[in-house]
Amino acid sequence: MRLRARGNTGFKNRVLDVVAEIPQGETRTYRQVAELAGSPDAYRAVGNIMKGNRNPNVPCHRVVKSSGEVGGYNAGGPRRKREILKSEGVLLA
DNA sequence: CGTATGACGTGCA
DNA sequence: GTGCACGCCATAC
Repeated sequence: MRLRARGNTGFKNRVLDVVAEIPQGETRTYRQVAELAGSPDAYRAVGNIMKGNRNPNVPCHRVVKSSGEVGGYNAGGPRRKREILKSEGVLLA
């Protein structure tokens, strides 16, 4: 895996895969996820995908903004996301 | 096929 | 430190 070069619509699938590989206790910025997914400038699409994504295998709550903010969350609101991160042992800004 | 939307990022006032 | 505006990519309708 990991072949699909840019241009393939597999971006979404890639983002989910990358996020699913994020170790517990660690956080990645939308920028990093987009870059690992193959499009360092598609952080916009990343957030959009996470929003529409509902996969429990994808710890989207581990994806935060580059500013250090947790960003947003769909299942419970940003407040819930922050709580989860704290529960994982993540030091929030 | 074209338009609208977005869980972002950066810059400037 | 805060607020507003623009730009970027991909998805969904």
